[in-house]
Parts: sequence; C-alpha cells; structure tokens
Amino acid sequence: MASLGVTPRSEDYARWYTDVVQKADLADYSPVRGCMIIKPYGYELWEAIKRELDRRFKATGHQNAYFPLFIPMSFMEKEAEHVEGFAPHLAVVTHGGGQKLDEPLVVRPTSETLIGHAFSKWIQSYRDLPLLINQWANVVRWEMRTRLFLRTTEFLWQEGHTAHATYEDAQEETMRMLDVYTDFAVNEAAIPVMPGRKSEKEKFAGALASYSIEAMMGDVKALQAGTSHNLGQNFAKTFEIKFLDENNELKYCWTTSWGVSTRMIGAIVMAHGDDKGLRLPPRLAPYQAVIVPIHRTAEERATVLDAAERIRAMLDDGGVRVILDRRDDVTPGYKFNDWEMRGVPLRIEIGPRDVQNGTVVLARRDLPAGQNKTSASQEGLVGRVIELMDEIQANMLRQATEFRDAHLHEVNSYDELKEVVRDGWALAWFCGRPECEDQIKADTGGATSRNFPLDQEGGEAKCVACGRPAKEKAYFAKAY
RNA sequence: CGGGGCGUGGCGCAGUUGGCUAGCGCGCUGCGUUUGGGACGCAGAGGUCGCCGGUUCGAGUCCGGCCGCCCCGACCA
Repeated sequence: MASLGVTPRSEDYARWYTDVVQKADLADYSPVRGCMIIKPYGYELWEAIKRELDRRFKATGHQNAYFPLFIPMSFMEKEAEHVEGFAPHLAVVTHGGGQKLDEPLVVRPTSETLIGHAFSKWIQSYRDLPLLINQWANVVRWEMRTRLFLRTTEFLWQEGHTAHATYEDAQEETMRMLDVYTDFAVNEAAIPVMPGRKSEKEKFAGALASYSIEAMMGDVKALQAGTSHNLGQNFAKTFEIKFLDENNELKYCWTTSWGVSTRMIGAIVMAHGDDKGLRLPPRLAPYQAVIVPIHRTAEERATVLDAAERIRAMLDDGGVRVILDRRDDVTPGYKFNDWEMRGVPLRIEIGPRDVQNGTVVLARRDLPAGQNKTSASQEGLVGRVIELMDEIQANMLRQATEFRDAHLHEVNSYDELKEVVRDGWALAWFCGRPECEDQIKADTGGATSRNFPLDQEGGEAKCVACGRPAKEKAYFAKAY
C-alpha cells in the first residue's frame, strides 16, 4: 500500500471512512455492485454485536427462528403502503431451474409479509400470545447508492417480529425493544444514541408508528442505528393473523417488528474512529488487548517471548480477549501503528527492560499520544487490564457524549435551525406534517427530522418552520 | 438516474505533441543485518495497459461504443 495510514478526517471524511473500513480489515468490495465481503476481523465484530443483542433478546423472552429467503411476489403486494415503500428496491427472481417461474419470487428486503403469513397459521388463541420471534438473516435492497456497511445491496441484520392481543401490549413491546437497542448502543457500543419516534414522513412503510435510535457520527451527520415499529393491525389484517380472546371473540392481532443491521459497524467506525483509524469499544472489540514483544538479540527474543506468552495465557485465563503479535518480519513500531489502525483498545508492550523489572508498558487507544502510556507491574496485571477495559469503555462513551452535546442545539427560530443544521443537530418544535418536513429539507440543503425524543417537556408551541401548532420537539439533522 | 472523478503487476501511481525492451513506490519470495513509534542491503518473481471496434508504418497514448468502480445529489437500515 502506498500510504500506510488513512486519509485524515478533516481532509475528506467519506474517504477516511472507506480507508478505515478497508485498512482495518473489516470489509472489501465484491465483484457484484453494491455488495461487500465482510472479512474475518469485521465479521468478529459483527459476531460480538450479535452476541450482545441476542443475549438481550433472549432475556426479554424472544426465540430465534429462520424464515426463507424467497417471498412470493403476491405477498409483497398485499399491504399497500408496504409495497409502495419497497417496490423500487426489490430484487426479483423470475427463473428457476432453467424455467420461467409462474410467480416471481422476491428476495426478502424484510420479512413482515412472510412471517405474517406464518403467524396466521401459528396463532389461534389468546393463549398463543404474545408470540415473540427473532431471526438473524441477510436481506437485499436494491439501493441507488451504496457504501460499505452503511448501505449495501445485501446486508446482515436481525429482525424481530411479534404478535400481541392488544394495542397496549404491542406498544409496550415496541418500546421495550427500543430500550434494548438504546441499552446496547450506549453500554456495548459506547454510542450515546437518541431514542425517539419517527415523523410521519420517516416512518416504516406500513407501520402505525416507528421509533429509532439516532447516532451522531464524527462528521456530525446522523445515522439511524436501529428501528422498532408498532405495526398496528395493518399486517394482521392483510395476512389474517387472528385469535379468539377470552370471550370467544375473533380478533386481529397487533404486531411489531424491529431491526438492527451491519450498519451498526459503520456507526461504531464513525462514532469513535480518529485519524489513526478505528477505535473499538472494549466490550465489542474482537481483541481487547494486543501484546507486542520487543527484543534485539536471539537471547532477548527467547526470554521476552517467553514472558509475553506467559502474560497472554494469564490474560486469556482471566477472560480477556488477547492476542500476542509474534510476527518477526515487522518492527514493533509497525505493529504499534497497525494495531492502532485496527482499533485494539489496549496495547501491552514488553521488552528486555520490562522482563528484568517484572513490568509491562500499557498504551491506551482512547487517549491521545503522549498521555496514553503507563508502566504496570506484571503482578496483578489481569485485574489491572480488566479494570482498564471498563475505564476505556466509559471514557469512549464520555468522549462521544461530549462530542454529541457540543453539537446539539435547541433552536427557537427557523433561521436558527437553518444555521445549526449546517454543523449540528437542532431540537425544535415541529408540527410533524410531511409538507413541512419537505420544506425544511429544501431550505436546509438536506436536513430531515431524526425523531421526536421520548422525554418531552410537554406544552404546546408554534412549529419552527410553518408556525402551526406543535405539541412536540424533534431533532433535525443531515443524515446518512 | 443526474453531476464529478477514475480504470496500467496484489495495492497506490507515472507514462510529454502517438515511437523503440511499459516504469516508479509499497507489498510479495530468498539471504543477511535490524527491532522501545511505520528498518536496511543484495538478489528475484509478478503486466493480454477494463472490454470491443476503428484510425495509423506504429496505440497505454487518438476516435467511437460498451463495461465497471469511487465520490456528490434524489431514495433508503
């Protein structure tokens, strides 16, 4: 590679992002337009995300299942808003086994229709409710413009689908999963997301109400990092998901769906990355610590590697995800930069001096060069490292929160809003009308409502854009 | 789909108004010296210049068409 580092963020943020994703070995382009190859290091990160989300899904009573990739075209067409929303993005299979199919098959862009169909067969009684299902799957959406992890033609995600007896139960589920996503983003990914309700214009095709967690990226743009939808009875009516209640009355179910995708990896890259590359939160990092041995002579090499291996085994036993970089063909300096680019939270250096003193040098990825190195005793190192993981995790969340808050502004006038969204997020009274949102988008060069935050102070005021009555405030920002 | 940029060893690029054996850096292989912030020497391997057609004595270079990729917009997780 001509340049070993990445393009500085200030020079070209989009280029920086692409550089980091590729040079940190997360993903590569594929022969097919818009598709990506997730490389082992990137996939391990995804596995960590899956692990933490799945744990939370199970803890809230959900079970995993798997539904097919192909959906009959007619299913997609049953729900009017849904087909309108997804039709432009569908990949359609017209031939199979060399024969033209009687009915084209859609490669799932999302599975509400197919799962709705299955639910209609599974549910008869109120005793079958709630039905709480999740699936981990790939989906395909033929988007105009793609970017690694942020928007690819095929992507990996989880989609939760649930059915309930009442609106209240469905709404409670919708909010519960939004909470799960918020908790995951804040406590695992160290991203201080903003949970809230989507506007009429931004909500999911076919939903009663959509909720999202919105994350601020390093260029201040917003990224929708997860969504939770109350689908009302729209899909239940379309797919005949009915049950007999306690009074022997036949009723339609209330359903929800919610999803988080590989886009979360893009969110982590852009929420935490710096000009040296990736910075991973310890709780999700494939490697939480890397040991870099330093030596000159053959004897030094032997004693240093011996000590390094002992420390590696110690940390491994202590539950730390650790790797010992034994490469002989590159210098320690190269390794330092290499692992920094890959975002490993903690580097443990060990050289002849350390072996003699019974110490190691600890270098934190979350602190700036010059104030990130300390010496530590090998004795009690496991405890110290585990402690540091928590410190680094907390510090990354603190850094991201400070950055977010520095770019969040409450505004009281339209002029103020237009000014703020150039380099920040604006919180403003908003009537929620699509026409009004279109106007704001046109006047601001692309800013859209992100969501209505959950914690509203109440009251009523004039919409910042049109002056009509508004009951809530919404965040506005340019978004990915 | 509109605007911009780009296709030359694995990666990043140079290649003048067409000209002789297509170069450079990084990476890769071997040997030796190195190693506390991106090491160095020597010897090697690796190319139908995106594809098709045309102009010409001669095309990486000029012309036409096609394909692909990246970035910016409209659309979206």
